[in-house]
Amino acid sequence: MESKVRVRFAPSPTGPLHIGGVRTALYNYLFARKLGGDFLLRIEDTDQTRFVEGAEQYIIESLNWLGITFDEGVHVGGKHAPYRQSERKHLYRQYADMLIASGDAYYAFDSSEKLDELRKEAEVAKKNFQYDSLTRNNLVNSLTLSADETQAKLDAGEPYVIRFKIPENIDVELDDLIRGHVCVHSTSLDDKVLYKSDCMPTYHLANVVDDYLMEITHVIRGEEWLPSAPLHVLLYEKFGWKNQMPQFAHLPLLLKPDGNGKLSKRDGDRLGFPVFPLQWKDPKTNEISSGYRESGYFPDAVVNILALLGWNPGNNQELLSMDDLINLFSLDKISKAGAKFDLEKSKWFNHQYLINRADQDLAVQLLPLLEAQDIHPSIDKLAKIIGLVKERVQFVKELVPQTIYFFKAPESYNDQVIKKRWKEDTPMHLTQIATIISSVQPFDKNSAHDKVAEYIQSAGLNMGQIMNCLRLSLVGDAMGPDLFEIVELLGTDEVSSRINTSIEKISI
RNA sequence: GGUCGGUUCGUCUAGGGGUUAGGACGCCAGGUUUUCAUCCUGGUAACAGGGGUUCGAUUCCCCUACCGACUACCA
Repeated sequence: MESKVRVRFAPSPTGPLHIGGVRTALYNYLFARKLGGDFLLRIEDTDQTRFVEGAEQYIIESLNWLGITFDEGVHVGGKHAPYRQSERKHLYRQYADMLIASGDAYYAFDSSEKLDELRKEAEVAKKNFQYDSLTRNNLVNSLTLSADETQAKLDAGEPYVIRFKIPENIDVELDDLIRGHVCVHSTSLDDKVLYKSDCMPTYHLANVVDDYLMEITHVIRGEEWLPSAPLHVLLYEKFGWKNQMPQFAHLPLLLKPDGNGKLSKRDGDRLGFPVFPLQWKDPKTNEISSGYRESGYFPDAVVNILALLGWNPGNNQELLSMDDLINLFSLDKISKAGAKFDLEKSKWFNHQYLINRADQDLAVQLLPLLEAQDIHPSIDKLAKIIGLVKERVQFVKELVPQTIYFFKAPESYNDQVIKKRWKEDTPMHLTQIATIISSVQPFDKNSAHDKVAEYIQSAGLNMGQIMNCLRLSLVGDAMGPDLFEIVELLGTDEVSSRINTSIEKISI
């Protein structure tokens, strides 16, 4: 029987998760849900020097906001707990020792300073220093030292690392679910550190060990890991886990929209759009980076946008709910080339999600923004107004200027419109129209419209001319929904009052 | 520099030995609307270059160019 699919998202808590990481999490999630598998959240905090306070919580909150849920993980527990690598520290040493015992790893005593020096020298000579089969024989390690010498150093408490001994002269092959067959010759690989002098594993050891112990079947991660994938394949082999080795899928990168390189956390707000799901305040510098949530994006819109950056459903459908995505997801529809984020299109997506949201929901979100301006409408009335105007905005916050004139008379009038439409006899006609509107009892927007139109015609006026002036009086600008909808919501008294005010204030 | 990966409209992408190379966003034009927005119609715009293979290449192969990732006791 084919074993159950198990995938993981394994971020480092070194800061806020950026949208590239979010997309990796999303693809893992979709893959797991599609195949009825398990999805795990594992925190890879083996580098104590890069630990950032609050980052783990941020990651969990972000994914939670987006509706990406886990079956096991640091925040929900599970049969493979703990899910934080720092809490699994005691597990890793025995695996490093296994490799030493089999001759596939060795102790290395060279100081970081010494290695840096060698790297610099190589750089000057326009070469690349690598700790590998060529250089390890000239360095201080258990391969060049006698067993007694090595033991003496160990006993004396000298700092050391454990390095993987890359086999010489072989082809390392892997079949990536996205890239296809990839082959690397082992001489281009270096003897990576597996176990650090601070008694913590490096990514390579911890990742492979944990994926094995947690019975991970598919490793879906960013393309930046492709170069170290051969090392991981070798590790599975040397541990004797070849048959349990997960399948790899290396995702294309998310690129900076303005040119070169992969999108990074450092890009912050430089590009005019958030790179983080949630706003992030750096605990050290107090610097604030904007987030999609705070910028007014809907979580399902963000999921939709990200899902389509590097994947397509196989048809022309672009508006996809999480359920749609789960249904349609498959790894073979993932593209190989990196994708640039498109700000304009992401706004369009948000607009689509906004107009499909219920007016009541939008009213609840808009209410606090209006209350901040001392406007306190009922949710029902607000919802009705939103129904009239929502298709003209992309974000909830943009609804403020689109709805505020229903509650507050304009304080200024658009000069351009005045110049274009306001004539000497306009005040007289508007006064007449105010009277006509008031005379419609009980008020009915259709008959009000008919009567006003009748007046305009009989006075020999141009419809657009005078209606725009009326709009200017009521709204302050040449925008907004049907004028008689506005009149109905304002009430005839308010309409008369606004007309009078505009006549007083506008002079030509 | 080395290793690996990539390259279809400005952007996200579909396609794949014979297509008018399709869609979406954006942009432009027209229509609708008393205005703005929406909406509708139309338009703009792409197979990186050179060699093969083939009757035929954007599609397969090779080379070049360009882009990117990696090259830490970071992940």
